[in-house]
Amino acid sequence: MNRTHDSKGYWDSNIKLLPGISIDCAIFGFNDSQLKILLLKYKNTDCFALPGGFINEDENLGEAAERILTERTGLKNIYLEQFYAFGDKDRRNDATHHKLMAGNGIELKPDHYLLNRFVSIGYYALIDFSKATPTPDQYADSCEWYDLHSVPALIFDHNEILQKALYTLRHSIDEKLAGLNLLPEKFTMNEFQNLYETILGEKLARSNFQRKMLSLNILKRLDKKITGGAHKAPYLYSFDIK
Amino acid sequence: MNRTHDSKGYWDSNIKLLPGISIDCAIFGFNDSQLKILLLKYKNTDCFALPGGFINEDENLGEAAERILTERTGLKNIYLEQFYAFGDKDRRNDATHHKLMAGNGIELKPDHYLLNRFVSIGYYALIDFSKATPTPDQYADSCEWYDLHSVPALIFDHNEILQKALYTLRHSIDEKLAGLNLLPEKFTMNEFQNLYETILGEKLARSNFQRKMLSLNILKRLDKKITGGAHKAPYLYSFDIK
DNA sequence: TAGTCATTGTATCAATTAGTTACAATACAA
DNA sequence: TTGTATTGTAACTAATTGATACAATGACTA
Repeated sequence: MNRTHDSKGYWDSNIKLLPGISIDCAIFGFNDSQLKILLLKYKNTDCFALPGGFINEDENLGEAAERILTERTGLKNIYLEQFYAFGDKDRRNDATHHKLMAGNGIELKPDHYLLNRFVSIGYYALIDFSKATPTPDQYADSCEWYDLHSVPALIFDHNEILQKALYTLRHSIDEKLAGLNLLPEKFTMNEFQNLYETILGEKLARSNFQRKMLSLNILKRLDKKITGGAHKAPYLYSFDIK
Repeated sequence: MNRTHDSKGYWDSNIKLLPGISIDCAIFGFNDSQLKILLLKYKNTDCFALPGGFINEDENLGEAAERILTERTGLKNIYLEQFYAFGDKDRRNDATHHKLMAGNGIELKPDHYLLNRFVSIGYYALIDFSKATPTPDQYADSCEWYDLHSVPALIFDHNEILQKALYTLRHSIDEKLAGLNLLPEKFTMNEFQNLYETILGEKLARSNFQRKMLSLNILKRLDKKITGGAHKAPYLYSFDIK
């Protein structure tokens, strides 16, 4: 299947899209004590946005979210979780749409599909940004990770969507068992703690973190780390979940 | 504003509805150790459903939810909370729609608005069912409370929507401070505990519940209850929240 | 090669929270 | 007046969390 739409005639093609419903994805990336968010920058504009798109007539919402993420960023097999529907009547505006498409050489007619009111369903995910290299689609000239502490102004209500996604991520970190796919096969307790601290945006007491995690019986302790950084070599752990 | 739509010509009128998006409300009712759910029964059918409806072009999602609840059940000023968007492509079916409308003497043409695919945004609320008397709209011949333990089969995916709403309600009981509008002005600790037990569907230890609630500093203790049930008269409490 | 020192694993103690049991006070029923 | 079920609270225990201490480690340096 094509990663991007075949031509600029896409919007007028006979692929049927659900009217008035869109999906926006907040993809968080973790690595090395950094938490980032994946943003598209639309071609020939200064407009940043969460990767989003529209739903085909013959796919479920969740399927659409996966496809949209792949089409717009190249990322595949990412587990997405729905978190909220954004439906304020003035959450989008025509001027921005014209700007976005003009940058791509497309002029929108007044009755264009895009210019209708849309309710957007938000999905989020958390992945290792060092293992995933996103690539922009035909509408964007970049698709890159941005530090959460320096997120640029986003189009429409995307900053609000991002904040709600971040809130949901932080409050579901335990039950979602962050780390399963974010840490290397074998990792140290320190790396594990870094992950938590980075997501939560706060320091945790080392001793208590270790005790807590070991008490959950989700970790298998391996042999000592041989390769030396400075100082005492820590144990390596891997996940051990029934 | 009219509580119900003016005529059967509504669907063809010039009131503009958002295409493909609906709202369904799971209204939980509490009183006297009972937890119920509000259901509509469509006229001249055996079809039960959560009260739901469609969104006007000029209203926000949340506003639409409020209006829809009022139009379909007569209930006003209910605080609604969004909880999930249901978007499986086959979640509805044409046969049921024809049955629902036939019961109201309406024949749906094949291209009717209702027969399109819809994504439904779920909202829930929890109120005192003894203080709220719902009334059916023109499409329903009853709008009544059903015990959660004996919910009939509902149309489409409404049973699934109800289950997800119940799950959300139970997991947000503490932060939502259940009881604010569910208990009388003055209430006993026992009544308060009953509320919790009924919502959670499990027994709680009396002593611990009392200690926990008093430690939250949200209750003001009043004088003794004079009117006697049997045995020791309990204190009365009221909420005291800054 | 011995000493330094930051990091790691774990123990300890205090503080908080939760679960269990007990009991005196109450107020109606008989 | 006595019996009894309920209520408010205390007492005790167990479990969880927070804070601090310390010995073990192992690369580094001097």
